[in-house]
Amino acid sequence: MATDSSGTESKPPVRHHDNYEKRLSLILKAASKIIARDGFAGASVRDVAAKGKIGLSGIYYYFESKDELLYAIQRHSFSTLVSLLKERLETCYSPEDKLKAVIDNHFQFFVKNRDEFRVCVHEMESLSGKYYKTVLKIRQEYFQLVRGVIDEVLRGSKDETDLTALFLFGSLNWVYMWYDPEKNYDVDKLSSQYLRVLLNGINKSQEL
Amino acid sequence: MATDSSGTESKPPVRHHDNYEKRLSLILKAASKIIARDGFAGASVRDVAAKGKIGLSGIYYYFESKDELLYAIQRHSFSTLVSLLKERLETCYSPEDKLKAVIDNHFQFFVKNRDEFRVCVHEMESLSGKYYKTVLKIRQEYFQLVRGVIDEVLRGSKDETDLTALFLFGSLNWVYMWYDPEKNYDVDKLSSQYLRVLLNGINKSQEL
DNA sequence: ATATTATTCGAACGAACGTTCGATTCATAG
DNA sequence: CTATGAATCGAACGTTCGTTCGAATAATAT
Repeated sequence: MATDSSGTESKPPVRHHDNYEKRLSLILKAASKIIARDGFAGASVRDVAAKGKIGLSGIYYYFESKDELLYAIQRHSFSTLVSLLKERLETCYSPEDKLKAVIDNHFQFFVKNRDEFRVCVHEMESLSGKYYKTVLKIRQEYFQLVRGVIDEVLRGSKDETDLTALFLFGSLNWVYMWYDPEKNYDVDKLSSQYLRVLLNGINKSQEL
Repeated sequence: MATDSSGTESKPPVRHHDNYEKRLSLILKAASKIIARDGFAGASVRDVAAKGKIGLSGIYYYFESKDELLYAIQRHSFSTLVSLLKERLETCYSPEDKLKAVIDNHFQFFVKNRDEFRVCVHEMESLSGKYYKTVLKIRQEYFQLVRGVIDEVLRGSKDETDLTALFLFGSLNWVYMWYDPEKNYDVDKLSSQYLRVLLNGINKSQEL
């Protein structure tokens, strides 16, 4: 990750032009859109290039392969998700508040980054090798974070905490299959309702 | 779908050999395995053919295209899921019993048809046109069936019922991402626990 | 046994894919 | 202004893809 660490060979330092970063994130945005629409295997680098207003071979100046493109999207998105959650959790005290922060954070990230979210959830297993392992680590960090919060609320057995966490992730991640931005859901209301169901079950949902 | 209905041209009646059906379902089984592993876009007809112990072109004697292969898997699986649920619901009386039947049925179908389940959930949007519409109808029938049951339990607003149904589907469908057959979960226990969480929430899960 | 037709196969097609490469353009440093 | 290297491009490579087709095989009916 370091731009210039000593290897066996001294590499010439790379001085990027001013809009290198903008181009890069433009390509990432385009790739997210295309991959979200066609799936990773179904998406073509040519389509990504077209959407990103760059030539086909231009992509390979910024990324060494199609795989690295997916890797970059997932790594960046998951890292952001973890960072945002950590920040939020610091200002929470009760276990229930933390759980609400988890749900809020997840939903909000989804709403603000629909394509990236979809690519992260739907293409979890499209990577392999080094790329897969690196992303898996971040995903696991996120899972453990959420698992810890659930454990605080639940204080049950390990198995129960695990299962509850998996149920939670299921509901949260499934959202991209039915959420319609046209209908303009209130995200706060969405996560509040979900928190209530999770805490009190649907039998009590009439109250309040 | 009819083998011999009057069209503009009279078609010669097709008399299949004895193991036509067995071959067909063997190919479907093979296709489910390959598509579950590689995704629909990533799966090659050649791999399906190899897994199904048939030549590449042999596939096209049974199916007219790769799309129809996916269509056949989804149509058959969703139809089965709906039929099984309908059967079960007939022997249930209380709303809670019905809800348990829904969850049980879904989990059990998953455990007994892992590849097909995955293909149904993960490749929902890989079809288009006529194929997509037909499968969508069955899916919607299933959704309405489940929605009705939830409504009986919940007796809340339309929005609340819809959201709860979507949460439910999320958790249920996500299972293929974490279920490990080696660990030999007790499916009954799984669905019981899920029913309890759904009904009473995690705050009460200590009891019982 | 022979005719019929359901079934299988090998070989090939054009299209689309990911990736590479040398030339070219552009921005920046001196 | 000139030189340097970052950035872009067009064209092509070799592979793999879904699908087709005519010939070969296997099963059934007469």
